[in-house]
Amino acid sequence: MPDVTGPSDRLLDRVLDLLVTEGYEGISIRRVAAAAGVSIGAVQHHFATKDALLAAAMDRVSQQFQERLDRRIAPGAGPAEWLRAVADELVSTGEERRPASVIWLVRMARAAVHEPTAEVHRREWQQVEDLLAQLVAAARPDLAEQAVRDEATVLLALLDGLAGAVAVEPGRVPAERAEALVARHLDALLEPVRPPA
Amino acid sequence: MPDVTGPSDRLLDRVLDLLVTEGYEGISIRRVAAAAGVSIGAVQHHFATKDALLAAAMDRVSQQFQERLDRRIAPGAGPAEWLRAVADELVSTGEERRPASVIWLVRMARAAVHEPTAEVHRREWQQVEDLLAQLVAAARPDLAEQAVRDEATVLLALLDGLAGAVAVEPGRVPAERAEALVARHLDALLEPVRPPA
Amino acid sequence: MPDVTGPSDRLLDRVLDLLVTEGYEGISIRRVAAAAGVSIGAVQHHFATKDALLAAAMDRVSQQFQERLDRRIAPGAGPAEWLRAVADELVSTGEERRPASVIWLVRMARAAVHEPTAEVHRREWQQVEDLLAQLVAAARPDLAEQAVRDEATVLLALLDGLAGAVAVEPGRVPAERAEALVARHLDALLEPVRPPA
Amino acid sequence: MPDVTGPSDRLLDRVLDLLVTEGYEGISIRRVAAAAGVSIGAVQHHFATKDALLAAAMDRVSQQFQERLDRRIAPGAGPAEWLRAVADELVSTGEERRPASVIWLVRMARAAVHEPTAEVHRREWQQVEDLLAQLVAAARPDLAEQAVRDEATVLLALLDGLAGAVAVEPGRVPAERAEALVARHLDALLEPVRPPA
DNA sequence: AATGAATGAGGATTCATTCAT
DNA sequence: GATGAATGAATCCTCATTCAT
Repeated sequence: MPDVTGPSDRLLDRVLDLLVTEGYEGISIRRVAAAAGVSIGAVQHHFATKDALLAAAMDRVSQQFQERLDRRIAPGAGPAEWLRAVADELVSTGEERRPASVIWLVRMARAAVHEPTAEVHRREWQQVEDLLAQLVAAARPDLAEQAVRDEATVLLALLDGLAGAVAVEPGRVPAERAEALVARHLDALLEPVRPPA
Repeated sequence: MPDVTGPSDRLLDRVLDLLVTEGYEGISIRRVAAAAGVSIGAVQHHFATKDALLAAAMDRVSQQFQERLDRRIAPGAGPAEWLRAVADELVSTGEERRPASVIWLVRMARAAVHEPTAEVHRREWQQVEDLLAQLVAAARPDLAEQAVRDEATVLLALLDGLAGAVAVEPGRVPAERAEALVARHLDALLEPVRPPA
Repeated sequence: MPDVTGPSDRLLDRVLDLLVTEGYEGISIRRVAAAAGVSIGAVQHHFATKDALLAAAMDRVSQQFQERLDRRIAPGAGPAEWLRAVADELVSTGEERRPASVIWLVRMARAAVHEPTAEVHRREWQQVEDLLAQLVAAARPDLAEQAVRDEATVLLALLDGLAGAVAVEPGRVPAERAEALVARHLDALLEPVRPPA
Repeated sequence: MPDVTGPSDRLLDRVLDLLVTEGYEGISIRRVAAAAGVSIGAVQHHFATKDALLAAAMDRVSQQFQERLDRRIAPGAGPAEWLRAVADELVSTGEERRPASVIWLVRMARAAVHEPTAEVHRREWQQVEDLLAQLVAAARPDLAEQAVRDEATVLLALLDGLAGAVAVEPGRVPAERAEALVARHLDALLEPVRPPA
């Protein structure tokens, strides 16, 4: 697969850079142009309005997230391994993955006050929960459908909460600790307490 | 005690209103002044800079949060009841409490890119975790210190994640469902599976 | 004579400080109040308007200048000594006297575009020229009235030019060099070349 | 050569107009825009910041001054004639040349409190003194190097002082009188008293 | 005598956008 | 496809001033 990314993608990556370092209010056509080393007009040639630029940036985040997820789901792995891989992707531990966490935080806050962003966010998060539910169901065939749903929802909320904490409060929740807590949670989920034989 | 709040508090409440409806980028001295029905100069007379205004607004959020927490912690209640009350306060279910959740989302996203906000957030969240740990320790004297810490961290992350989901994705996670999931989690935490006698 | 200076003089001195460090556009009621450690209202209590404040500051400069001049003119000294003393006062060499030079520069630029300031400046500079002419006449009784006037005007212009140069271009015109040049000029003026007997 | 000056030069000329009539504190983007009949944004399109605008205006003054000087220095003239021409240009007598003098006063006052302006001023004035010294050396080959320097420094200071006096105190120092005094000074410099044969 | 609240104008600057090239 | 000129609104902030206390 050729890694040919057009000039638009270059711009969008600069948008995401700014999003991570300055937050949503740090985005402006000027700054994006400056960060990309092109003229203001050039940016507007590719994205007619600022809203279009931001919408495209959000789409790019979704796409990158999906790609990372696909890459983690190795074919042939059992549901338990998949679950651990997906969970690991979601908490995004590791310094080099902080940008992803920050973008999620920014995007979620935006979704809370901007309906178009909220729609994208809802669609995506529903898909993630569906994936988690599917994996939980496969790993724990003993669970009823509602119990599976509950586990998926709780797991996603926990991962969200931990990812945010790691990004903003690395003192209270270091990345390794978040990983360990996730592992602990998944251990309990995947190998429930069994009454002694 | 009379509910007489100075003109400053009036302004701060308008800031929080705007924060909930427009997000962080919706805050401007102009809009705050307009929302409060005073002149721009009046706003700047009370808060010299926009940063000072926002910092004061964040402080007010913290203070209101603390007050709500104090009100929930009925004297004489056992640690289990306290824990449920605090957890309920944190997920902030109920339509009338959506503002609180949105403000937390906005503030957390801001903290991710603005160090002063991050400092306040960290201090506060550490206190909340400490409170949760204290209650867990009291309710589950059998747990070791590290286990207590882990439960507190996981619980806080879960509550954070659920609160955000309820605020942004009421379709996927309705308020009542979040409440039930929290209850389920606390049930498991407070009444652990016991091997049959 | 009691050195009791009222609170007004304290304020005016702060105005002059600001004038030296920030220039004319650096003066504002707020800054003066801050520099003096009093409230804005307090400043306005003493000086109703900003113009009044600046006018008073200009007056204070004139008064201080006059006092310094008076102190230099020792009774009993001959006209030549007086002349040298007055000239020295005017070029204001020495680091601790740079403020005086800067204030003169600022005031003169202001006079060029602000008639009220110009009037004060003209009155004062006329008096200085008169004083110089009087001293030249006493020191050089051989000179005709017009020649005395010319010498006084040239001397004052030279002193002005040197004072400004020392204040702004200490590299090109160090204070000692300005002093020497003034001395050279006065030497030529006071002891003109005489044909050999 | 056509006198086609870009829109930037048009703006700079309006800046200089304002500088002469209102002084440094009379300059504002708004006023410059109004004086030039363009929008505020247009001014800032050409000059990103107010400082850049003022710096460009100072450069324009320097350039115009240099051009006037070049025009005055007729090729083929002797050093004495050059000296008189340059001196005349510097005192800027004549009503139509008052603007130049006022701008120099304003610029010098600014230089006293604003280092970047001071640097430009120093460089320029050093060049002027160098030119004067060069001309004096050519006209008076009998003078030692130090004596030439002294004469140049004194001459420049005198011209500065007279130019300011003419601009601010036309009553005390009318333009014609300044001209005459300069001529007198140059006469003495160029044709020194010679001992009778 | 002094303070603090409040106002409204004006300060520079940033912004998204339109248009001609 | 890309650029630069230009605009007008909006940004935060500083300012001088008035008024009630």
